[in-house]
Amino acid sequence: MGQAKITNPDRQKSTEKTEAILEGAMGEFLTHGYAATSMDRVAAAAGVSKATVYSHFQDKESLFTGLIQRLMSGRYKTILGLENPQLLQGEPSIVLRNIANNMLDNTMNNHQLQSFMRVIVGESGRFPELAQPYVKTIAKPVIELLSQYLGSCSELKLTDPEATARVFMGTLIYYVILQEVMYGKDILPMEQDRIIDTLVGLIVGERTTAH
Amino acid sequence: MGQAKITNPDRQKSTEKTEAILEGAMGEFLTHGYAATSMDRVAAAAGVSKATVYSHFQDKESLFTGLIQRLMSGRYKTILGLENPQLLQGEPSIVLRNIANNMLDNTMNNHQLQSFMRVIVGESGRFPELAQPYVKTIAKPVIELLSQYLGSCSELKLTDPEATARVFMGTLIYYVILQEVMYGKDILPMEQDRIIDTLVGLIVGERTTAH
DNA sequence: GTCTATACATCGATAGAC
DNA sequence: GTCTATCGATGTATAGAC
Repeated sequence: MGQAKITNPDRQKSTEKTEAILEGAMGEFLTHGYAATSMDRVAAAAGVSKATVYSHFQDKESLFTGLIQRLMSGRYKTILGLENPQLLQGEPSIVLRNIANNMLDNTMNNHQLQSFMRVIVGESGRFPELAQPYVKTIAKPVIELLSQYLGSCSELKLTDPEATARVFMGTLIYYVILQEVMYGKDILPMEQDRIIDTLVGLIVGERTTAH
Repeated sequence: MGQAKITNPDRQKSTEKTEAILEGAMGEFLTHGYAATSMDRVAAAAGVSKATVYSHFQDKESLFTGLIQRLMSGRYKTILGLENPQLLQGEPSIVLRNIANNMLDNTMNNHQLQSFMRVIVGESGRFPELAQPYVKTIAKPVIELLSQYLGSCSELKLTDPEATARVFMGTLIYYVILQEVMYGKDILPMEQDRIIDTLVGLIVGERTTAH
């Protein structure tokens, strides 16, 4: 609104600081969670003073919720990678395999995303106002798109595409949680391909086809 | 070791206090997480002084880890309810449906267990020494028993019973996480029966049987 | 063993100089 | 707008009386 000068140096500086604070806050909150993160450490990580943090954000809670909402509507919104329409072309078994591989490739080696999962689940009791946007922004669009695709594959003869989409998502997310988030891959090993082969096989309805 | 008197009142008292402290600590840690829980509140919840807490437990961290390990090897060890051998009798479709219903009945209305899930996931980054016993004590036995059962059902012709057990577990756990832990049931509703029907249907290989 | 009282550090948040 | 310095509250942990 109004006559915003393009070369206003103050506004520019303020935006840079805001960005630096959010970047520093992200590192601290994702690593230590909400309660164990201090505003001193956020300020130090951002390279500014604590007073500057408070001049950009009302308090610790609004900095945290603002950051998490920003992450959800930003880099983690399309992390499961279903926005690529080219992914949905070909036989259902190929498409489902590509989607699953895409999801796991984007999550299994993404330690920052795994920290985000820890925080969003761990803080969901104290911040339901963050948990619900997670469902709305991340989980719901993926399940609905998947459900829509499965429903469009009449040759699969699925009785409940929406519930089948839940099976698909649940299998993959729980795999990431158990192997990576909970550090279970050495205790309970399972290859990525076996999960995907089995999941896709169950949905497209194949039984001991080869051999 | 040595001549422990059976009616030693001090030892008895000490055990009672220890129990009270663990009970109070459970309520606080499960509600607020590790960092947001203060030893003052633990002491108050247990009805003892803070010094008494420190005479029974070395510090906050060992109280927390001791409590969580106790919960894992105690009430949450068999929470998914597969210890009942009677559950495994009958047709595979019936057995799988019973197992799934059993799991969801034990978790969907168990708010304390849902708090435990938030804590164990949320603190897994700072306490990997708790996350791994979770996998070993809770997840692994269930997956292995399920995998063993699925492998014994030769009529199902499953190509990979172990991976199929992961699909089963993942679908149900993710359902609990999305609907209850993340408070998503109003945003993305899904009836329990639809999930179970679909999951069991995929595994036993039925397609649009009725109508 | 259990308590009250307290030591000492760190927390979130702000006042005032520049 | 950004800083240093600081406030009051609260944190973990312990000393000393009983």
